[in-house]
Amino acid sequence: MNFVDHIKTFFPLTDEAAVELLGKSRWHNFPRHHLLHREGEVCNRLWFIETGIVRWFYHDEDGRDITDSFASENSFVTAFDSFFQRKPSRYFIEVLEDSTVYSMDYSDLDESLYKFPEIERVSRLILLDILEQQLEKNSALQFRTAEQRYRFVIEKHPDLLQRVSLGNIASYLGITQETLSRIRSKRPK
Amino acid sequence: MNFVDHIKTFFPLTDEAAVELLGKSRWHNFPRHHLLHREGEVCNRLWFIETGIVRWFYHDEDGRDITDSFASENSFVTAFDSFFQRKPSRYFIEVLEDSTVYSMDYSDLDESLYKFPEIERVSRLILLDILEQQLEKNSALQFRTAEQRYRFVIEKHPDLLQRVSLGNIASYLGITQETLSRIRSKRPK
DNA sequence: GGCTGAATTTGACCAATGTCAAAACCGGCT
DNA sequence: AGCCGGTTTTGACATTGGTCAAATTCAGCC
Repeated sequence: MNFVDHIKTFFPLTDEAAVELLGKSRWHNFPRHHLLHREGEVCNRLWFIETGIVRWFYHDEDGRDITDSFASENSFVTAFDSFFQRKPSRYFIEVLEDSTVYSMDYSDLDESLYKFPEIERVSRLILLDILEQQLEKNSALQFRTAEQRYRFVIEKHPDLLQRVSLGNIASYLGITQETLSRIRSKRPK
Repeated sequence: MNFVDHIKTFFPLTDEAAVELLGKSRWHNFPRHHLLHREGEVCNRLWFIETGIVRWFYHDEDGRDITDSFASENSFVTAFDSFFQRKPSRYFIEVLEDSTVYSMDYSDLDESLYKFPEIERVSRLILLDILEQQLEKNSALQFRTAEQRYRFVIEKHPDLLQRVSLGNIASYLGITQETLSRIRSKRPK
């Protein structure tokens, strides 16, 4: 599904706006391990994942690679700490499977936001959705044991277990790979 | 400072939009401990804190009171999991000091969003700001020791230490009050 | 200026989880 | 089939931070 069709599933986009957006976007095919974005750079692209999965990660003070979150089919992806505010990002964005994505440049999107108030509105809705996921993740980690965190993944993001390495999932949950492994061996499956 | 003046510090609001927003807002004075919003209800108000400080909290499965975050002067406050999506919230919002706030009803804001694209744009900017705070908090907690978490507060939100009980801060950081107390006694101040 | 309840600190103990190192497993490639 | 690198598991051990209970401090109030 392309991103305009996806938007239409939750917002009645006019044809003019749809044409505007499609005209300014491009389609890409990226291999596993490709980096969509690097730490320290201002992110100039907004992506939409048609097929595949990506992760945001950053390097903490001790140089550890820490996964912040994942996104897959029908998600908008960018460095949210960078793209809109035009400042360097702390995040990397990595493609974890061979993926097909649409992209749009910041300047093109910015233009469209001015031309079409409805696009502004769609952006707000998308941001809200992302904010809510962050809130949910926050409460899944805060004050939770390793096992409770793991159950969060099983319940809310079971597909991750099939598609992403356990090392990445452990880091996403803020626990070590070893701890995750031990939890999994206790309650099989 | 009222919220229109605050918006003008980062966005050139037209006079028409300013009049629209002010006309639809009300001013309140709330005492310490007052609840702006309760879990389970659909949140119908957006607030703006002129003076004072509030906290979001929720009850987890074990009934513990867990602080998600704080907001003080010049912040927009609402149940972000509820207000825009019109569904019941998991959060309470509590006033922690006698506070003065502006409020606006959902239906009024919604109307204004349709009438003034620039208000839509301002909303997006505000949401971005909130999203970024959440991202920052996430990485301050994920994989961090209790002491590193405490330093996050000292560095990024030092005013909290003066204004909020240590119990609330500990819960915000995902550690127990006892642990926080021990950390503070080690490195005095 | 002591009384009361809330907030904070302290102590003893212990369970959960991290660390480091070594093994086992797995998938792709030759 | 056998090898290689990367991933996952397992083991032994150290440490952090949680729990529960009691002591202390503090603030507001009569």
